[in-house]
Amino acid sequence: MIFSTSEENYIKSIFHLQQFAELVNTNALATEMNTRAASVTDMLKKLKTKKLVQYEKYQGCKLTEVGKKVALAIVRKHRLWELFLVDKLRFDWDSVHPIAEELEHISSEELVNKLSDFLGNPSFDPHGDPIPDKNGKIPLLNQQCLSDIPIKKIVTISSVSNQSAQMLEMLKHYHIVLGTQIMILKKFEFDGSSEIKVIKKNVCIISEQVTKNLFVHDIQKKK
Amino acid sequence: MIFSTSEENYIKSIFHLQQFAELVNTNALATEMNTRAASVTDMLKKLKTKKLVQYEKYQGCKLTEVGKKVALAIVRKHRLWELFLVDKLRFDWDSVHPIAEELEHISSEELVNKLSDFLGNPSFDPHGDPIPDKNGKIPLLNQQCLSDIPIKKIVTISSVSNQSAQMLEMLKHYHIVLGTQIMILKKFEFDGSSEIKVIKKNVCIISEQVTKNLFVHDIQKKK
DNA sequence: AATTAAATTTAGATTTGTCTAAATTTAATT
DNA sequence: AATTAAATTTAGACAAATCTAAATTTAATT
Repeated sequence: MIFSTSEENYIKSIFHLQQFAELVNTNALATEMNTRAASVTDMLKKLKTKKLVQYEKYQGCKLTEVGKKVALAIVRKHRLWELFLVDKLRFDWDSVHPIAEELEHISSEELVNKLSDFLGNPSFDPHGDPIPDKNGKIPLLNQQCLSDIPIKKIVTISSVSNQSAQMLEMLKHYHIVLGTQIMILKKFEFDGSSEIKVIKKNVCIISEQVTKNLFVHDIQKKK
Repeated sequence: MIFSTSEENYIKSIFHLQQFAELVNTNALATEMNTRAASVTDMLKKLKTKKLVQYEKYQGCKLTEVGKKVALAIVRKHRLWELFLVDKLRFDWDSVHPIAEELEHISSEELVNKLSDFLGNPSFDPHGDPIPDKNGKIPLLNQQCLSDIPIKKIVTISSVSNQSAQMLEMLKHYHIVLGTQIMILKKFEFDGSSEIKVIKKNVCIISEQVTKNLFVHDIQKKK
């Protein structure tokens, strides 16, 4: 079955929002997709007839099993393309998202699989996010939120949950990329901010908002 | 300026048909694009207001200078992606066209240029067609049509003008790919067909139609 | 030159995805 | 429980790209 770019974007957004709530409500989707609630309602009706979402008037929606498969296929494509752009074409990791948003809608399944082979069937993208395999299986990585890590412990950055351009730009400024090793020197009760040592490099102060969006794991990460 | 996929496809088709005639008429475009004459008329009006084509009612159309630049940019993308698919992802050269048709509409200019760098800024695609550079300049190759080549002369296949799936499949069957060296053993007056020796391999008979669509150059081709 | 045929355009309809504004339903608060 | 507020849906409109069928223009032929 083939889907329009628009349908795919809705599915992807619902998949994303389902991480935070069992049911995704119309307004949240409208905000996420930068559109109006009325448009969302229209699309949800359509996705329902295609059996991609469960949806009852006024009750919000969630993906069906089929919908989830479709979402995972799109996520897979997105992340593989991001990795390709960074590793092969030498893009900066903070600039590949919008291009991958286009590439992820190229339909050929053979293309995705050959791309994956070409990249060595990787498990994580340049932001540290896991890449679902052919069957939609997501590799696991035992990671913790930086805000839950005690001071003086060396950890490795493994993913960034808020991937806004602003956030990525800021991390870049502090020389914090995937795989970077850091240590919390001090936590300030006052505003939740933390003093961070970027191993072998600089020291910086980052806000609580940032620590909540950075995920880390113990020392060496294996891909 | 940004164009829709549909607009880009029209521009590309007009560019293609302009090789054969000064003015491209509506029906020819409709056939090429697999659509109806009425739809073509609608689009031509639109492309005219965008100054991409010159068009007068009932008189056919041709690309403006700007239109040509746009067309060359699309051709560049298409051919770079084809080369990527064949050289890097290991697709067969006769199966990449439909995928490149999708990839050519990805907009990022930076992407195209980095892709070109990654591929070593090549001048020819897997079908032997020249790849326009950043500025739309097309590399030349002094090639001749196979039907104009005398017998007993060894030449190298450099491009295929009719790239229908059927044609490509047939060439593949005879082990004729880009760079293949061949020699005409005999030409039959009766039907224009030719007996061909594929150097170091098989002998085969190909029709006049095929010889008219194969282009060759002397012995060794340099890329 | 008149007639016929072919090519092209117009007019009006359709589909997809979107929108605004009004109506309806659900949730929150007095 | 009644009222207000927030969320959601409906109704109707719009733009892009397409289509069919009818009208028009150009080209070809008698």
